[in-house]
Formats: sequence, structure tokens, C-alpha cells
Amino acid sequence: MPYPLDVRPLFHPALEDTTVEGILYALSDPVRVAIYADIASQQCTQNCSSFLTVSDPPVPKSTLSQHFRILRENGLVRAERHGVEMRFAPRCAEIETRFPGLIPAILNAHRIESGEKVAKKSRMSPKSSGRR
Amino acid sequence: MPYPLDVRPLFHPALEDTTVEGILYALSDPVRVAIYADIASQQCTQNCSSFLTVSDPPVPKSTLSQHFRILRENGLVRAERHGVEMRFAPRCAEIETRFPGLIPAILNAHRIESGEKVAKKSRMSPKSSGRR
DNA sequence: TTCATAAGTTCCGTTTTAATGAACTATTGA
DNA sequence: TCAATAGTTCATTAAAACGGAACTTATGAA
Repeated sequence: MPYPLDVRPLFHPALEDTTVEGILYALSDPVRVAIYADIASQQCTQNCSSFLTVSDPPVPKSTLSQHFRILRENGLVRAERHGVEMRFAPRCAEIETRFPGLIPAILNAHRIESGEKVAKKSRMSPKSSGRR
Repeated sequence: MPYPLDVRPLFHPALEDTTVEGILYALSDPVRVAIYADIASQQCTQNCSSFLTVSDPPVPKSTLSQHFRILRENGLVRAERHGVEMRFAPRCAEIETRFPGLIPAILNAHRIESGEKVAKKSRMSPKSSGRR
């Protein structure tokens, strides 16, 4: 008889237990902020492995797992086991009620910076005109 | 004849070289964010030693020095040697032009959290009425 | 059922990074 | 010239991040 699936308690902090420094720490890593920006912008939840290639070279699975744990334990995402895979949903709306404007400002800053990187890359790319 | 005072180049990143992750990292430490919040809120610049007691137990001098270096190298403060002491001024206004809303949101969140800590402490204090 | 595969996690050795006492370097004032 | 003060640097230790390998659980096929 199939018993309930693995329901080991995945710890999620209560909203009021989240801290600014925890949030800033979690998002101060380039891989984690990229993951979070992606999760936060998607309407649908995503699984772990879809993020193996957020970075080049690809992030090892074990490292990715740690990154997700840090995002979860600092209150940034909600994780749910779905069969063999894990799905993540952002907790932006909740955090917004506790620390208004914080997450939007960070995501906005991240967008600005990402835009710069893309611009720099395309300037350096052999496909671009380079200095004319 | 007295030569120019020690003017070893104190490195400050150009505004456009500051990064979100650098800023978040610098402010993800409780001591550093407390220092920065203080500097950002003061009209007058302050020296290093006035922050020895931002934390209890007091932060060792060598540790403080590192904290200030991290704030400076990540573009959060401008440091100037004035005789024997070092003075710091916030770079909030600059950062605001690059990452609008980021610093105010972080400082606001920090205020919220500090307020909670004070409230909790006074609830637990023997001088307060405690549970009535 | 049994086996193979796939998704994540955990373990553990290695590498980085942080913390801090002690020694050191300016600068000022007596 | 000496003493005191503000910060920095260095060296040691402690803590945290990284990532390969082994492990666990779920699923689907035979």
C-alpha cells in the first residue's frame, strides 16, 4: 500500500521571522539573484533543474540544491515537492507587506545591471560592428 | 618642511562599476548595515571609532576597519583621511541615480526590523510590565 | 515486481572567506 | 622627542562555500 509521499518538513520561515540581512544575503549571490529574478517573473512555478544553466559554466546540482535551500530558508521562495521534482513559487507578495518596496527595488536594480552586461557583451561580440 | 599628509590612494569604485550584488553583500551584515544606516542618516560625517559600540559586545577595531573597507569598496561610502582619523560620507545620492529606490528600500526595511527588536526587548525587560 | 532512470539531497574533503589579537604606521599634541 | 590616538596590516584560527560521489525517493517500462 503506497504510503504518503515523502513529506519531510521543508522548513519555511514565517513572514515575521524573515530579516533584511537574510534577504540581502540570499540575493547577494549572482546565481541566486538570477534564479530568484526568474522565479519572481514567471507566472508558473519551476523546478530545480531548469536552472542548471543560469550560469556558464553550468552550476553543479549539489550547489544548486544549496542555493535553493538558502532562498527558501531566508523566506524568498516557497518550495513544494511534486513527485520526483521540487517546485518553487516566489513569496514576493508576502515580503512586500513586510518590507514594502524592497524586492521590487532589488529586482529593478538587477534588471538594470543585466542590461548593462548584455550591452557590453554585444559591443565586444565579433558579430557586432564594434567601434565603427 | 611638512610634506603632504598620507595620501595613499583609497580606492573608491566609480558609480558605474558598483553592482547590486556588491551592495547587497555589503549590507547583508548586521554590523555593516547598522553602520551604514547611521552614516546615511547623519548630516555630519563620522569617524571609525564612533562605531565601536554599534554592537554588543563591541566590535574589535580590526574588524571595524574591514567593515569600512567593504562598505567603501562596494561604493556605499566615501572615505577621507582627516589628520589622524578617517571620515565617511554616504554615497546614497549617487547610488540613487544608478539604482533608483534601492537604498531607501533597504534603509526602510532596516528601520522596520530595528523597531521590532526594540519592541521585543522592552516586552522582555523586567522594567516593562511584561504580561499583565 | 523488478530494474533503470531521473531529480534532488547529503556527505565530506578542499578551497575561500571572515574574524580578531598583536604588531605596526601615521598624526597630533605635550 | 615622547606619548597617545586612529586606523591598518599581518598571521592564525574559525566558519562557510564549492562540488564530486554516493545516496534516496519517485516514476515508468518491461
